Amino acid sequence: MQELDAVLTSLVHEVFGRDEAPELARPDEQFGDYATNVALRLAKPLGKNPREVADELAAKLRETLGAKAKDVAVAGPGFINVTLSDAALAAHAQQAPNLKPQTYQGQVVVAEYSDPSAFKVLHAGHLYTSVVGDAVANLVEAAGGEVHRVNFGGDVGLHVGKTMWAIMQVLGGENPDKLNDVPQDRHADWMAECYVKGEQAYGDNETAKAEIVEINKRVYQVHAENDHDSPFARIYWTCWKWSYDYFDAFYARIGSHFEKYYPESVTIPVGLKTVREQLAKGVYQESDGAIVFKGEPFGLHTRVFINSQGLPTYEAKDVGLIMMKWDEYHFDRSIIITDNAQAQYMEVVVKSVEQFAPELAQHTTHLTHGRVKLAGGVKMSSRKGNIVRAVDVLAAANEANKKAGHDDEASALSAVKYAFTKTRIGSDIIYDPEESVSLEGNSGPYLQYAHARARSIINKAGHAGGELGDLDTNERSLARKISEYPEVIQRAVDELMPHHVCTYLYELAQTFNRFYELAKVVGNPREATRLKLVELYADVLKNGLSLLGIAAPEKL
RNA sequence: GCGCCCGUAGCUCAGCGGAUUAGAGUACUUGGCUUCGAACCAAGGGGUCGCAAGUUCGAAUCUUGCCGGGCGCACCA
Repeated sequence: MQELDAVLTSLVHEVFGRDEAPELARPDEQFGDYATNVALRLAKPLGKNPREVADELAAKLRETLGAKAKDVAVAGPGFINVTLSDAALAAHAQQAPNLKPQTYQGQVVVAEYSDPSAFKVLHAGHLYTSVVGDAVANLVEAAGGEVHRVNFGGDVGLHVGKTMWAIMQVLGGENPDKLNDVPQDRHADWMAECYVKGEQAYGDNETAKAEIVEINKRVYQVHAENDHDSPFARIYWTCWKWSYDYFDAFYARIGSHFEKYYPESVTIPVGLKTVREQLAKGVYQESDGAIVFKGEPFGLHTRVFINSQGLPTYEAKDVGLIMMKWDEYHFDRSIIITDNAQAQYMEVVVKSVEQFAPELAQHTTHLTHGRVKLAGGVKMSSRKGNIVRAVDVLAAANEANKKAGHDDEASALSAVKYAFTKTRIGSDIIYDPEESVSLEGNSGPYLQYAHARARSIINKAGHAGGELGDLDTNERSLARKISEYPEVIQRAVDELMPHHVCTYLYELAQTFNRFYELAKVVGNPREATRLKLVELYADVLKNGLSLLGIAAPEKL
């Protein structure tokens, strides 16, 4: 709570002459609404007994807060527990659903995530990173940021060479017209199968490998020469289009919206130019015919940015991307979300950029997450490349949902989104389809149900709730929990960690259920107050879920 | 070998700029619907917070060292 925070800060300054930022915590309900341990922190530098410090501060706090506090108590080794008056708590709760952090107010933020490779299949990780990325972007947006959601991806590179090689095997050479034989609804799968063939050939067959390397170079040439007419280029661009159509369809399906794609082919010229310029200035260096950045002086490792054939690696493409994002948005913050396998790689890239454009590097945040594993394992098909595809995860969710008697993709998708966002970003997650669609326990569908149930009470009442005033014990518990919402969002924004929202929403629902269990709303002598609480509760649920990209229908 | 991340209840996870009694979900046991949507609620069992030291009045949380797992370390993305 901002007000309490400010009061405490100034009291600490006034009474003890120290500029200590007091931390306000939400303690166990029995201890009060807020707790702070400043006294314990202050005791040592002041050379005083923590209880004494706490007593002194508590007395001042009591005096300052006046009627706003019902109780200011010192407990344990020197905690100060504050219990707000009902009126103060009520006021706080009433503005909770719409109170938003201002952290990114007036700032331009570029959020880059998902990053699929053209000519390849979307796997489970793309689904995960898209869901998490959306949630992070939503948080920043809620905190006032002007968010631009962008998507990077490899439409050139060895993987394209592999797919193109296999495509031409299947077409019997450079026969773009034969692509017409591939049915529209098979485009994506057909290319995925080609990639697997190319990948296998690259590993097993020296001749094929040499051909793929050659094809890879030709793809770069197609871009360099802006070739759209040669048979080879026509195959490439047709399949390129198929890939991006496939991505668009997928994002539409999961409700992700990107402002733009940055295919690597467009970042390459900028990347090459930048790296070469900075090679001249000594940021990058030549080594064995390649152009590298030596990370060792910074405690990092060396990476190749332009290989000895003169082709840009992922590193140079990423440098180009960073420069382009800066040119186009002049961002205050650039957030890049990827698998954590890229953590150290990205450190090197950003460190290299920091050498010639420190402000870009300083305004870049790399958020990394783990991998998705399916609970109980999945049957993998080598024909499909030994990976769990994004559609496989959605299919598993849909299947589990059907088994539970709910046959609609929207609810299955909500289940997946919640399951993906409810754990802290960083570690691998284990996705259990059945648990995710379950209406019991900490799941997306459960919260949707909780919301619908609250709306149903509101509908039954047929009128709006009144203003909150005095509160009985259960009402107070619910109001207290509702009042936490802005603090939770603030924390989620500060840490860029959407799981805090999930944890909170579930706790809130539990608090509500206790409230709901103990006394009726409609027809209760305290109906006006209770109904208002139901409204606030439903609004918080709806707003919180929307941050996670999950809809809150009125009815299920 | 070096570097990064991770190890909390049977399982899945919160808690981690130290602090009031380590929490949820799930699974298991029990009780509660003629009552606003019981998809819920109440109660119970279940934890050497990987191990060991250190810092501290106080450590799941900070430091160091082990052990275990994941990932990364030059021309892939």
